[in-house]
Order: sequence, then structure tokens, then C-alpha cells
Amino acid sequence: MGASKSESFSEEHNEMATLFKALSHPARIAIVDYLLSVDSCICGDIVNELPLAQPTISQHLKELKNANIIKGTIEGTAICYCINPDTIDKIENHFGVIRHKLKNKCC
Amino acid sequence: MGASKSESFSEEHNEMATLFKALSHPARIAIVDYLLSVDSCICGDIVNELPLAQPTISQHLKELKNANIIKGTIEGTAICYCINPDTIDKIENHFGVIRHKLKNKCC
DNA sequence: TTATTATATTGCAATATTACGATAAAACAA
DNA sequence: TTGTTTTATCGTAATATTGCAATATAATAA
Repeated sequence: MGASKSESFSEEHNEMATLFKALSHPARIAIVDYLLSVDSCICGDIVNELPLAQPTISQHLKELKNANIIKGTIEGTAICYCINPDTIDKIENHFGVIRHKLKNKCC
Repeated sequence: MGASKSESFSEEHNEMATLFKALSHPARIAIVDYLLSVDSCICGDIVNELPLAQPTISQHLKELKNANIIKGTIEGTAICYCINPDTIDKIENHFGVIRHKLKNKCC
């Protein structure tokens, strides 16, 4: 085996797992952090910020884009990436539900 | 190559990535969900809840435990697993910071 | 002691991820 | 047109993850 048996789980569980997987790499956390630290959303210099080669960063950006955590819009020769607030909302909400369920228990 | 260059990133980025990686599999999301749905924290029947073999579930539990997302205490022959609220707090807080930083921007 | 029950570990095969050099593609400038 | 800049894709090697059968361990019961 080796492949994850995702068909066996609910769509919601798979969706959340996909979001977390997109954030499960320090480079991708760093990219999100960088996007939050710059005033404008102009990017491309992410390559200069991180100790990774350009193809590697392009790959990480693609994964963040696929998971809808960031959005990218073409701006001439460059591409402007920015955080997608809707997805942040979705994840935050997930933890809100957990927190609520946790209130009435504990071992 | 192939190994993630984690030494190149900050401790905080690595820590968050590790937490998200622990949640990046539908089975582990389902386990967290199940732990939240049962009134008591008595477990072991997670094996009956999920379509995975016992060794596989044991492995997933171990990863959640290593990431401090769940805690396990021996209770006779069985083990009582439950959510670690501190770690949930930590993740929620991370998104709180993101949300705050997001407020004053957008492209 | 010998079962029984609950969980963990080992070993291995299948698959996925990470990283990067080389190269391609797309937009614009000269 | 040719050159430059920016980003994406291909190909491939190294490593990590997933899943499970078999087996081991630990606690209790008979």
C-alpha cells in the first residue's frame, strides 16, 4: 500500500486534511508569513526571502494556490500573490467548532 | 534531495508546520472528531469507528500524541485518549494573528 | 501459571513529497 | 526581430508517509 485511503473518509474530513497538508511545510508557513508582512501583495521576491531555489518555491506556491490559501493575479511580467481570507475563515471556524465541543468535556 | 530543509526555517515556522502535518490526514481529522463526539474520553473503539487496521490507527494516534494534539493516559488495560486544549489554543492563536494582520490589507 | 484483551512495534511494499538543474513559456523592452 | 525578466514545468534523485500482516508487550482474569 502507501496511498492514503481518502475515499474512506467524509468529504469534510478530507477537505480539512487537504487544507492542513498545504500548511504542513515550514516553507509554506514562511510564505504565508511573508505575504502577511509585506504591505503590498507584490511577490516574486519570495525567492530572495527563502533559502530555496526558484522551482521549489514555485511548487510550494502552486500547492498553496491549489488549496485556495493564496490567490495569484497576473500583473504584467510579475504575479501578485495574496492570502485568501475566505480560506483562513474556514480554518478558523473549524477550530471554533472544536473549541465549542471541548467546553463541555475533559478527562 | 527529498528531505525537507527544515533547518533553514525558523523554529516557530517549523513548529506550526509540525502541528499542521499532524492534522494533514483525514484519518487523524476523523480521530480528533471522534474524540470530540464521545462524551467520555475512553477510546480503543476508534478502531471500530474507522476503516483502518489497528496498527494503522495506533500509528496515527502516535503522531497526534507526538504533536501534542491528544494526550493518552493508561486506564487499566485500555488507554484514555483526549484532546489537548493547549495545542488547540496555540493553533487558534496562530490564526488569530493572521486574521489581525490581514485586516489592514488586501489586493 | 495460562489465557485474554488492548495497544505498540517491526518489517516491508506502494505511493507521495521535497528539492533542484535544465528548460520552457509568457510578457514586455529595445 | 532579439534579449530580458518572471514564473512554470519536466525529469529525476533522495527521502517520507501510508497501510497492514505478523509479532511483541503490558495489564488483567481465570
